[in-house]
Amino acid sequence: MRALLDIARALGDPARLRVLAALRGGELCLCHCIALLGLSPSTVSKHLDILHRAGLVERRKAGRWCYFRLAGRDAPPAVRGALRWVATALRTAAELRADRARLARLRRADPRAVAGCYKGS
Amino acid sequence: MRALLDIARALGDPARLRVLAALRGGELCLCHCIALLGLSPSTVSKHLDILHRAGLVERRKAGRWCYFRLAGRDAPPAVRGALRWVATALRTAAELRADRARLARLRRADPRAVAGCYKGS
DNA sequence: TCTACACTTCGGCAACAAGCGAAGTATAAG
DNA sequence: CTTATACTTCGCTTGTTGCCGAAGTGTAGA
Repeated sequence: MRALLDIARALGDPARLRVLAALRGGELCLCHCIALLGLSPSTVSKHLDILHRAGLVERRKAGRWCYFRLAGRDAPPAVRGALRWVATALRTAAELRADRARLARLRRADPRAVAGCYKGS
Repeated sequence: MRALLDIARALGDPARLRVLAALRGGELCLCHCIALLGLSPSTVSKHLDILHRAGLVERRKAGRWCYFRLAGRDAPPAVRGALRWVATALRTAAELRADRARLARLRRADPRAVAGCYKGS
C-alpha cells in the first residue's frame, strides 16, 4: 500500500503530470523539463525525484546531464497500471496542448542549447 | 486534468484507500466507515466527501443514514480507470487483512448497532 | 413539539508539500 | 588546477491537508 500511496501522491501535482505526459514522447533531459515547466531548477529536480522514488520514471546519468524516461516493462504492476491510467486519462487534457508545442521545439534543439535555463532566462 | 488531479489526490491517503477497498464488498454506511477506520466522525465525513467530489464514490441518503458505494458504469473513464487500477494494486496489500476481518463483522451487524461510534467508544 | 441521532461544517492546531534562492557535488573542458 | 556547467541539497516562507472537538442541520421517533 505504501507504493500505491507514493504513486498516487506523485500523480497529484500538475507539474508532475505535465512531465509524465511529455515523457510519453521519449526520454528528456532535466533541463528540458525545466524549460517546459518554467519553474526553478531546484523545484523541477525535486519533482523528478518524487516521480523517480515512486517508480514512475527511470533516470540515466550521461556526463553532467540527467535523462529521464517513463518506467518500462520491468516496472511493478502498480506502476504500469498507473502509467496506463494517466496516459489514457490525459489524452483529452486541453492544458497540455501548449506543452506539446513547446516540447516539439525543445526536442529539435540540442540539450546544450536548451540548458540556458540555469542563468538568467 | 483537473479531474485527474482530484482523483490522484483523493487516492493519496491511506484512510481513503482503505475505504475504497472496503467498498469493493458493497455499499457502506458512514458509521461503518467510522468504525472501520477508527477516526472521528468529522474526519471520516470529510474523507468520504473528498472521494465523492473526485467522483470515485456515489452517495445515497436514506433517512438519517448516508450510504456510499463505488462509482459505477456511468462514471467518466478517468474514474473507472482509477478504480480499476486501485482494485488490482490493492489486491496484495497486507495492511487490509485486518480491515477485511473487521468489515465482515460490521456487515453482519445492523447499522443501528454499528452507529454506537458517535458516543463514547 | 421535543428529543435523539446520523451526519456536516467550523475553528484551530500540527504536519506536510510546493516554491524559491543560495550553497554544495560532480563532471567536462580549458 | 581552475573554471564552467548540470544538477542536487539546504534553509526558508507560504499554502494545503489531516486531525479533533464543538457547534450546526436535518430527519425519525416519542
